[in-house]
Amino acid sequence: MASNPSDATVTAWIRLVRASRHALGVVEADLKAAGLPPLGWYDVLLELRRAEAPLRPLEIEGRLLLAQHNVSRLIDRLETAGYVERQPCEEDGRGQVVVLTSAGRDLLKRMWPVYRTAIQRHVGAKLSKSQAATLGQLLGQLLID
Amino acid sequence: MASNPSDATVTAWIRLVRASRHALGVVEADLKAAGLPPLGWYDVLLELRRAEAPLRPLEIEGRLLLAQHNVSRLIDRLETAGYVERQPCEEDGRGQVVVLTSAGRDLLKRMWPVYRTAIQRHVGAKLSKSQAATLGQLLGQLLID
DNA sequence: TAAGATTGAGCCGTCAATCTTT
DNA sequence: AAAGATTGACGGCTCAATCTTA
Repeated sequence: MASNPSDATVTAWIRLVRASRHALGVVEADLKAAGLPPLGWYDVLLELRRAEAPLRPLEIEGRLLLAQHNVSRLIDRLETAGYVERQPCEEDGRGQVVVLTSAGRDLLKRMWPVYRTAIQRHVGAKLSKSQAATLGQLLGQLLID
Repeated sequence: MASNPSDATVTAWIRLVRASRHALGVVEADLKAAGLPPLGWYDVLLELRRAEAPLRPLEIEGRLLLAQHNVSRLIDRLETAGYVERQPCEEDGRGQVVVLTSAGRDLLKRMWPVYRTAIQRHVGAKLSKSQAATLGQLLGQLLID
């Protein structure tokens, strides 16, 4: 029956919710303990650096699976802190572009060692390499609609 | 090196964050579309019904991995809505017990068909039975400290 | 009319402080 | 002092409404 998940599915669901909550909690705690901003900030700055060009809020929204108004407020905070700047978009008068500042690049460099260590401690250390690959593959399937 | 996660670990981490955010978002949306309260309410009511007895806030906290103050406010909302009642704890004067009301039992019955269908649609349908079992097992490993 | 983006109001989670009982 | 639980203040997210430009 299409509407009745198997026990295995229900277990996977429950553990997805708990494991992600737990892992996000401990990684965020490690960042905070190091005096660093939350993960969401890193995500935005990393996308900007990866793009090697300014991004429109709309593009950030799509890459991070965030709602438009949340991106708007996240950029507010990043701009207030000096890690990004907003500039008018030349191609589309309605839009803007978000530019990574040098302070933003510097923050990325300071956050990565802490973030990397936290990922290894709370995820990598608990799985073999092949298990990590399998987990990534299965979670990837959940992202396909 | 202990602080350097493998590429497979980093991929698993990123997909854990995205897949859980995505799956939680769509399941919550299905509940909301059916005019039902959020998942957190279901979690608390289900623990109370499973226990077949009143639970202390402390016990709910442990089972759901929530912070104490969040449990306190979640119970506030559930009590205001009439799904649980707070009663003084006879064994420990500092504590309380949370009792499931008949309206709470009824809400569980109304939520489960919608919740079940959402889990199947957004998780079960995307994995084979053995994949679901593997995913559950791997996520379980992340919960062990 | 629709799309990109922002804003005000309200809800929920977080932090630190507090209260009561042990 | 410590544990169970709550509270006030505040930050972030969500909803609906709004503004500007296409």
